[in-house]
Amino acid sequence: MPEPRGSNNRTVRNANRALLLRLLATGGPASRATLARQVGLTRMSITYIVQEMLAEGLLTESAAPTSPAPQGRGGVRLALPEARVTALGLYLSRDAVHGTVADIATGPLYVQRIPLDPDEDSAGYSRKILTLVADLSDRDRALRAERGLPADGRPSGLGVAALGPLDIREGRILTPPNFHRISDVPVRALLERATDLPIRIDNDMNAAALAEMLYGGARGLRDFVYLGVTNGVGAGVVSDGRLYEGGAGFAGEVGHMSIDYQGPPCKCGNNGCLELYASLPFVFQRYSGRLPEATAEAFATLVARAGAGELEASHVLDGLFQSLSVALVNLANVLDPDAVFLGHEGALAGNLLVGRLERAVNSRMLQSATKHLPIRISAFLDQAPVRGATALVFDRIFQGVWSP
Amino acid sequence: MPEPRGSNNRTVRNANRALLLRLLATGGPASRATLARQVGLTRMSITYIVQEMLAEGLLTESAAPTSPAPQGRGGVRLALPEARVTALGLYLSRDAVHGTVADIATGPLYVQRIPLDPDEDSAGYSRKILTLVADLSDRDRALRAERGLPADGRPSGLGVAALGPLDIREGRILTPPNFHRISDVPVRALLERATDLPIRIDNDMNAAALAEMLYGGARGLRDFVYLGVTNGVGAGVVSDGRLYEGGAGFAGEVGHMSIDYQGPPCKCGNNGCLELYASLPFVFQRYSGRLPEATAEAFATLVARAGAGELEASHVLDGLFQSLSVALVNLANVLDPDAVFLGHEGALAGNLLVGRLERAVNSRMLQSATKHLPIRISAFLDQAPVRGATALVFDRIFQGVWSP
DNA sequence: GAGTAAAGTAAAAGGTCTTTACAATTTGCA
DNA sequence: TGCAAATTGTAAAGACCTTTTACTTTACTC
Repeated sequence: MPEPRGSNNRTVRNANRALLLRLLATGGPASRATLARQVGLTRMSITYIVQEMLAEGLLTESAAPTSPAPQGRGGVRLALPEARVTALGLYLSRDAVHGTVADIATGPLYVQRIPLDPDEDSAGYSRKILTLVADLSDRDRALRAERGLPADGRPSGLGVAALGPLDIREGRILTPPNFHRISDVPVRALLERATDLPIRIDNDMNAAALAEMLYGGARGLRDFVYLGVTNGVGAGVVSDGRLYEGGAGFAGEVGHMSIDYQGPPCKCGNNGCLELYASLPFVFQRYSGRLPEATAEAFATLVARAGAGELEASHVLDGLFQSLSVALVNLANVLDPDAVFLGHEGALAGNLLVGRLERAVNSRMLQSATKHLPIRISAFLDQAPVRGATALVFDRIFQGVWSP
Repeated sequence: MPEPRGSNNRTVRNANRALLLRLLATGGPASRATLARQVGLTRMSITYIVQEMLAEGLLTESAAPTSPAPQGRGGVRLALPEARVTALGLYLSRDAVHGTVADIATGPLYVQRIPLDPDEDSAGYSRKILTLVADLSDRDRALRAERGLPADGRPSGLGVAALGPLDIREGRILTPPNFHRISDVPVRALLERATDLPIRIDNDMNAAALAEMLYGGARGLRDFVYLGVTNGVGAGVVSDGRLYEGGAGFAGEVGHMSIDYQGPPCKCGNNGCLELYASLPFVFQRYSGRLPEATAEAFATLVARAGAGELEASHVLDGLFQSLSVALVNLANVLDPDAVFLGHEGALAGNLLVGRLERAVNSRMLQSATKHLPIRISAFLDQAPVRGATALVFDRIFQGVWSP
């Protein structure tokens, strides 16, 4: 029995503080009494905890009443001061390094992106990562200063959402397919030398799922799947309110789920992988209409053309629809989510395709008789992985593992 | 935010007691000092908790030294008195109702099974369930009396492992395929009228996975998959030491994962489902050699014949091997387990087949370069679901949700 | 304005773990 | 044999959180 540890008083206060932080960050300002009801503690306990957090500058009180008080005194509004708790985020995609400074409640305060050169190599890639992190640190300092916050404040951590496959334990990007000349980048080691913030690295699908869970359309849901369609296809799975991580942090590689065991060989060693049918490169390869590159804009254009009635575009999207629905039925049968969110560039597929997907999946999945599985577009559209990078940090805070 | 609740003192003691119970039940007797080290509390805290549990008769002290003490005083051996904490278990399979009374530490103390008639209907089925539960209650009382335990003792709960599909919330068996004339049995309602024990109903795959995790070959593992091959194919998934339940408790229906999207239609509405290739009925249907029925014994015979060199038997098992390996690669890519346990009747497939499976899966899965995925036979062979029924109860106790 | 409801707090209490210190037990070695 | 060292279990006091009970303050309604 390696893991389970006993609890004590510190465990308790820590967990309760984290819970309060989460309620205020994702649910907006609230009064002590409201919080007490929401977490199931007494008003008095909340008073004590809030007192402590106020002293740390983690909370502000404003006399303004909270909300339509039906009767009675009306509570004191407790809120998180903006830029007091922040996170730095990096999204390492296949064409750029994206950076964010985000507030725990209000979200991104600063975004920046450094595109990769067509022939970028690992060294240049590393350089760009470090440059961006330095920039983010500076901006974080500036953002605090602008608001008159103490100069010794720092971000709570650095979250890195990286395109897979990656070794989560080591924090190393392995060998992304079609990824220029970049491979085997030891991201964690690199960043640990550059900063002393706590670092969490995960793949872009898991990160995006967390963003959706904490700040997006999955708030309040405890079991759902985020499906990202981009250069490949991947999933982030949330079960019972927690990210499904798998043994080695490799879970969710839906792109290499075989949907035809006699299908064409995939370079992963398997046959008929979903990625051979449903990734963006595949879609564009099937499309002869002129489009510059496999970008988000290009995909949006393709969708628009199909919507306008262009036959070939419709055809190509049909193929995407077919294979995605097979994969989603499989996922629904194995994982039994309460909702599916379509994200990454795939979020630009539009309501038409998503509606068809929802109907197809619901008619073919095993539980069709007893439940309806909603399929929706990510609240952040194709920006979910960017939001996800900082969500990796906030999730740690809400779990009480990292301190705000 | 519906779920998260704040913690208080009661939460703490309760969690720590449950942890101790788990250590002693699954790890055997231990001294206070050993327990303290294992859970990370001080010796003094353990002394207090143990004092409380001794007073309740939940623990016994025996002066005998615990283990090879390299130096020093040598601890007092703390153990769980047999039959003090028990669970009743029902495994509802397609050919019988299996019942167990099990001790939290030593396992089954009594097992009984009532076979179904070939033309059994829902009413007869219900009757047999009730008869068996009454028998189990009596035996539990007798087992306590034999050991001189207080007469007011009762089992901690009743666990039901039922063949799916079933509605976990309602505790109702829906319409098992090929299941004689039985359908839509409201098991929970039935049992709630018959007993006032806490009841937990889950499908047989999840139950078996819990047995494997707590008492079987997966002890110490936090992420693994139990794959049951029987009339259908299903999986129980354990992630981060907890059972993956899915939104509606429907997860793990691997049998209806499509492995060929253009394959033959399945009655679930999908095409090319795994169950059409890898379930026992399929295996026997392909086999012309005379075998009486699709039972565990018949499958063992088939495996023996293949081992003895019979060509047709080998061929048939080959087909099973092929489709299982496709499914397992998919599962490995999506769920990233640290091990797979093969159970239900499939556990009788023998080391030969499992060895081949392990090699095939490890060569084709995405993470093949960075990790090795062991595939093993369930520690309980085809008895895992029976053990699972009571494991459903013990798991609740170890989580601190039910009291022992 | 009285009545009612709700929010926030003060003081004391209750429960659980930890700290510090010590006695008891066992081994190893001089 | 005797003593030091290691380890176990416990006692007493203390630290930390939450709860309980009761009270004050604020706001709405009739």
